[in-house]
Amino acid sequence: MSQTLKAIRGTRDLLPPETALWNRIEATARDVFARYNFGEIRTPVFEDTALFARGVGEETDIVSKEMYTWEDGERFNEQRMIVDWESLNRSDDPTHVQAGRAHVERLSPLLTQLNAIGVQREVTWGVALPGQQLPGSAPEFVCFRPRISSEAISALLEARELAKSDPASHLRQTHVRLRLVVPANAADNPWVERHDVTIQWFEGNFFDSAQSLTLRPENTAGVVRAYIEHGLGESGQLQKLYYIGPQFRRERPQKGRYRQFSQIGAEVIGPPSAGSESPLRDAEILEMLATLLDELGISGWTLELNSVGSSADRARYNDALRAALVPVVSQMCADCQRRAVTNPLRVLDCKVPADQPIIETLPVIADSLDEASRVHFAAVMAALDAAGVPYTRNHRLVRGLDYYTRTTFEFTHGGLGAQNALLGGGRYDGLSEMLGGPRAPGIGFAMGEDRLVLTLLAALDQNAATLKAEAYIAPLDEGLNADALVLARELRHQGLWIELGDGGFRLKKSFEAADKTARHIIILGEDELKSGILTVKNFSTGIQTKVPRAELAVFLSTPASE
RNA sequence: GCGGCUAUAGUUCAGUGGCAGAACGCCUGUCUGUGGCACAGGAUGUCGAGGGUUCGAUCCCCUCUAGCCGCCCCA
Repeated sequence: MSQTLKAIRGTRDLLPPETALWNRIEATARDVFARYNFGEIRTPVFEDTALFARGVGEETDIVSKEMYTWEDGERFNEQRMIVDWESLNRSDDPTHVQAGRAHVERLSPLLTQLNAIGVQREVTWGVALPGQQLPGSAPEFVCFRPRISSEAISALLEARELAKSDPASHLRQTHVRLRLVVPANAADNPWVERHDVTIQWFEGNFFDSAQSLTLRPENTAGVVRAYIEHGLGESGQLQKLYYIGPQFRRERPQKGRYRQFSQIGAEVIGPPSAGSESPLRDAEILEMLATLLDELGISGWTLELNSVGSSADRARYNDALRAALVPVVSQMCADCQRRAVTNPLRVLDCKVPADQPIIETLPVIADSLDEASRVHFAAVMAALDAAGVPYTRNHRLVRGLDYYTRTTFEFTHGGLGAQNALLGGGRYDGLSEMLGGPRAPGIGFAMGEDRLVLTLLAALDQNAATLKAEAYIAPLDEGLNADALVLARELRHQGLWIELGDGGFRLKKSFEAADKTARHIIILGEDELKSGILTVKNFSTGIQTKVPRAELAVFLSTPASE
């Protein structure tokens, strides 16, 4: 069991019958998008890391700690191996992982130092190769030489030589990992903070990278990149694009939150002359989303709406907020005190009940909007009112990504726990320019498909099991198997959904299997084969009928037969 | 990344420091071309992985891994 491979953390398999629900959701989304004249775009699942750093924002959590990034096209570089081993020496806080690169020749002094502080007994280390395992650690590494110092160094040097001499070797990806396990009772050990175990990783990389690549953590940046790259703005037309596909973020998994997750999203983007900046576009998207959720069968959604204005507005608001927080922040929770310094906007998200009255007294961003943003937002709301799309203004709705401007929104649904947002989005008037493209205002959203499925499953509760084949063909003897296949072929060519049994089964077993997977059972014995009159039994009515072979397809697909 | 809870049959879960349990599901028979019901029988597990304590560990201790919940943040 310990040897079997499993889906890695935060990823999962989607199996029938749940996949049917996924397909239904996607089909409904495609149908709605088509009616609103959106076309599908498929962008690569990985892009240049710089795209996300610039587009999503260097300072966001997504970019700073949640991306799957790797160095592509690495080359061996001896110089680069000599880096930063000193960071271990000046470690003030031993509980933090030391992210550094080790020169292989320096591992020996490192070990000496570790011996000096009394951890030699527990040091395990070695060269790790992709696809192999270091005991009790990251699954992709193996420990060649546990608990042996000089031999481990030899192994490292050997691996380095191999990598140099064979550029195609998988050793090109060799990393050195050193794992230190400090005994729990080493109270006076400077590496131990608690009476517990501290683990430190020391990682070295033999290679220079030609390019840094990242699995997409969201799709808007990729869509805008494609818009720029293909000069879609040159058409002068508004681009209305939707996508459905996997995204990747390295977060702690929870229900409705996975490391590979699927988003359904859409973007409206184009030159201002095409009307891309019009509040009508905002309203159209929101009205479309209301339609989509309704058609998906989501009831009880809430649309929360806000405007964060231009980036200048937001900066002004940030200052106002910071100023307003100064006199009151000391009465707030610890998180808020931290946020007040690092990211005042996040104070608005605080869920601590005691803080709510204070938050209510803080300035709202609506008061910091310039005239243009104010007019824009009013027009969006007027259009929604006219269309009868219900919404609530939420002054605290401030989206996390850097590129949002003006309209921001979120559709939420109860019953998702802490992950109550079904979808979120907003306007990003400056994103194209941030990525070096032409001026191309846009607005878009992304819907968490995994959460949508959860919501729908909770609503459906059962009954996804109505998906059954039209008929199950039960040959009565193994000698009739070939004839059964011929019959199945006939019916399937006529468009029927057919399951094929096996003549090796006893009839009782055929019935049991058939009842689980199909609405009818067709019995194929010698008599039926000779006469061309088949025995068909309907499971819901229990009625058994003799049907001529030529009429089978009609009989099976006629509702009256049920 | 932090904190809490959890991990036992295909599934949902009981349970005990001394040979591993139930329900459902699965298989077989009663029933040689008629299921759903009933009855009788049967199979299934490295008790998540590794180490420790012990004469003996699925149970106690440590570590790792994974899931769930909360935080951070977000879809």
